[in-house]
Amino acid sequence: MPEAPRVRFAPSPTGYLHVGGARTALFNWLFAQHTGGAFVLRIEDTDKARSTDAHTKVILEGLTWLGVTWDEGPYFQGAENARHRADAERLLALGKGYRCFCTKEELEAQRNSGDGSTDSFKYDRRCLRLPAEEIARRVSQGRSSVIRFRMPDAEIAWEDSVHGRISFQGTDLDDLVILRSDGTPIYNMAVVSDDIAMRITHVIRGDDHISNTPKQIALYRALGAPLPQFAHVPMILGSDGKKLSKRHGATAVGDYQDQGILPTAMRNFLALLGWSPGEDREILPVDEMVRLFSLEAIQKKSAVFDTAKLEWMNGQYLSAMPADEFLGPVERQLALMGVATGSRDIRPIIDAVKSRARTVLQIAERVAVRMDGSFAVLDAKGEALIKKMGPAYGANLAHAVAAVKNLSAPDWTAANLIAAITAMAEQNGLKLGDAMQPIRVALTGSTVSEPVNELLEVVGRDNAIRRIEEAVTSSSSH
RNA sequence: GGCGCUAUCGUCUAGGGGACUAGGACGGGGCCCUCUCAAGGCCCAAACACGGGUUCGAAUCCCGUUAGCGCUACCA
Repeated sequence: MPEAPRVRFAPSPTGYLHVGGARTALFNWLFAQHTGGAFVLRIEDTDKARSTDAHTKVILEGLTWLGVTWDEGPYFQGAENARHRADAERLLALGKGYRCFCTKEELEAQRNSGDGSTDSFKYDRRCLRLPAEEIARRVSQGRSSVIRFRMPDAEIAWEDSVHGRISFQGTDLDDLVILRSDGTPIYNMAVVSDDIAMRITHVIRGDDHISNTPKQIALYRALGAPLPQFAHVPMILGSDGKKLSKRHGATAVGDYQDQGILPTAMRNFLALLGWSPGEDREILPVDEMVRLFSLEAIQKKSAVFDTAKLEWMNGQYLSAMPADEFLGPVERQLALMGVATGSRDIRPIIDAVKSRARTVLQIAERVAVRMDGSFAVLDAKGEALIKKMGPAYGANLAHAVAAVKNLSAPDWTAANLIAAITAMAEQNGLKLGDAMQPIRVALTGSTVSEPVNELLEVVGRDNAIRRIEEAVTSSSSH
C-alpha cells in the first residue's frame, strides 16, 4: 500500500490571490480530500524584492474564504536557504554541476553573438571545460561564480496525469544556473529541494510549468530522489482569450468577495473551470466534488473565465440558501452603506429580495431601499411608467393608500394586502397592474420587485403609507 | 527562431471507433406562468479548426497544416 499522497500549493506572495492560483489550490485540495492525502502550503518568497507579508496575508485569507484548508504550513521557502544551497553544492560535489564564472555581461555578449536572433541561446559550457587548477585559482582570487547544473543529453519524459506522456530532449535544454553568486537558489532548484524535503508525491500546478518540468526531473534524478506524479492544469483566460490580467477587471478572489459572490459559488464555479464530473451537473455540493474529483478528468485546454456564469451560479446558491446563512455579509454591507438596522430582523426582507438577486451586494442594496426610501432611485422604466400613466399615477396611488390604511399594523400581511388592493382595483375599475405598478415605483423607483403585496409587508405599514403619500404629493406638484 | 502544450456551439463542457439527427449548462431569442421581475416549465438558433490517412465505419486513432498559448533569465 503506497503512502497517502502529499500535495502542495506554492504561491509567491508578490500579488493577490488570483483566480488561476485559487483554482490550482482548489484542485490540489480536492485531490487531497479525495485521496485522504495531505495538503501543504508553501509560500515561495525567495523573490525578496517583490514579496510582502501583506500579500501573504491576503493569499491565506483568500484560501480560507474559499474553504481551501491546509494540513501543514505555511512554510516559507526563504527560510530554507541553507538546504537549497546544500543541495546545489551536493550536485557540484557529485560532478553534476559546475562553477561558472561568466558575468552577466559576458553572457549577454554570447547571446547576441549568434547569427541574429534566429538561434536560441544555449550556454556553451565554456566554464565546464575549465581545468580544476584554474577553477581553484579563480575561487581563491574571490571571483564570483554561480553553480550551473549539467543537463544530461538523454530524453526526459513523464506521464502527466492530465496530458499523458510529455517528452523533451535533454539536448534542447540549457545548463541552468541553480545557485546564484550570492548563494541563493534559483526557482527550479528551490522547488525541487523543497518538494523532496516535504515528500511531495503529486505536483499539481499550472501548465505554464510544463517547460520547467524536464529541468526539475533532471534535478530530482541527479539528487537521487524519486519523482512525484506531475499534473499540469490548464490556464484561465480572460473573455478575449488572453491570459487573465487586470485589464479584464476583477481577477483576485478578494474582488469577487467584495462584489458579493459567495465562497461556495466561487468554489463550485472554479471547480468546473477545466474539470468536469462527467455528468450533466452544474451545482455541485463540496462533498460531491470531493467524491467525484480526479486528475484524469481535468481538461487539457485552457478555459475562459465567464463572469456571467459565475453570477448565475451565485444566484442559484443565493436563492437556495436560507437568509440566516448570509445575514452577516448583508449586514456588513449595509453598515458600509450607512444603513442602520437597529434591532430589526432583516431576514424577511432578505427572503423577499434574494431570488431576484445575483450577488449579496444587490441584496444589500435592495434591503436598504425597503428600509429607507432615500435609497430608492427612480430608474428609466420607473420614470417611463409615471409619464405614461400621467395623472392616473397619483390618483391610483391615492386610492391604494386609502384602501390599505384600513389595515392595522397586525393585519398588515401579504394576504390581507393583496385582498385590499384587489378590492380597490375592482371598485375603481382598474386593471390590477395599474393599481400595483405605481406602488412598486413609488416604493422602489423601479418597475421590478417581488410581488407588490409582499413588498408592502416588508416595507412595513407606517413606512409604506408615508412613502406612498409622499409620492402622491410630489406627483400632484408637477 | 527553437522546444513544448492545446484545438467540440459566443463561453464552460459531455463524448474516447458504430448508441451522434453531436447531449447538458451559461448567455441570446420565443412561449407558458404572472400585477412587474426573478425563479420554474417548454421551445428555438448555435460547434467537432483545416487537409490527408487508418478503418466496413472517425468528433473519437495517426500524420501534416493553421491558429492560440507557455517556456527559452544569476524572475517565480
